[in-house]
Amino acid sequence: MAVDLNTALLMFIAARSAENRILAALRRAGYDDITLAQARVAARIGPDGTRLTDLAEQAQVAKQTASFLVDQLERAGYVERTVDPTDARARLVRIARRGTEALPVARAEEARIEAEWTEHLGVRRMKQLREALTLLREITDPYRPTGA
Amino acid sequence: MAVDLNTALLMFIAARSAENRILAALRRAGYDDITLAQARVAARIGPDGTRLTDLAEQAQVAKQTASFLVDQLERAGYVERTVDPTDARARLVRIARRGTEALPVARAEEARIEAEWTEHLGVRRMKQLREALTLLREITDPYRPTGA
DNA sequence: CAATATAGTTCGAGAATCGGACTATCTGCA
DNA sequence: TGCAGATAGTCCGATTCTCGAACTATATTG
Repeated sequence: MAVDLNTALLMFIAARSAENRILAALRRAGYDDITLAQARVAARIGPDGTRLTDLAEQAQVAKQTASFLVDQLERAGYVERTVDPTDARARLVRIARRGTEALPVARAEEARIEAEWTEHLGVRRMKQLREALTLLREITDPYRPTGA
Repeated sequence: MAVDLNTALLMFIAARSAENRILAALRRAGYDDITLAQARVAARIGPDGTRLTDLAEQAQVAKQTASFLVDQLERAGYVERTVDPTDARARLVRIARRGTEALPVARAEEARIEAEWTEHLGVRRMKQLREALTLLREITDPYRPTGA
């Protein structure tokens, strides 16, 4: 109902705009078999692979949901499951061939968005924005890797 | 895969944290029959009621989805559909009894979140943050009511 | 080595989402 | 005025997303 929007909603609007644009860019480039939910999980995969449980935690979905989405991504060739040498129970989800190909497209759109935002806000304000958001992460990101 | 997170993702993290907290506060207060998707739609209802199409647009879901969610909200007593005196095709979705009761709970949690954020960032940075986000809305919010 | 915890999966159900087609109403223009 | 096209909303059907619960396999801890 708010006329003057709260800060979180303002963030949501901008974040979703970016999300939509990246997804649209992927689709334009032919990666049209990926969904938003899948992309949200895929975006959390680290360069050396990430455990399913960690993906679920970071994407804030249940393990089963993450598993389901990784299934889709795997079938489409974006990711693969590999063994985790440090724990036989665990498996590492890694970016596979098709994911590697799609990545630059997403990255490029990301860069374009950041550039446009910087253009609109000015370098100084953009820097302040990132600074504030990064600081805010300390109290809003339950996952936030501590150093490591 | 990003190690250094992009701006949009930083926003997403903070925004979702707020969303989760507000929903949790509602549940604690006994409003445990509302879902996230429903709340996102409900949060867009203006003081004088809002058309379904507008809700759909703002929440970025299809009309059918908005309709479906409003159905749930209506059945639970949070909102009601009333006629739009200016257009017989349209109906205004308004906050109903239960919605009116729940609203202060959500608002209070919202205020608490903003206060905590301000505490963490400092007044100055928080103000800069809101300023940047508001400005950003000009290029990221396709809906953005122009003045009116 | 037994007890407990953790990683991941499977099963089943419910929630959310959309494309397409449809009715009712409104608007613009000949 | 009256009709063609746009718009508000709904219904139907299919797909995707989501989670709770229960389960297997491996790790950890005392």
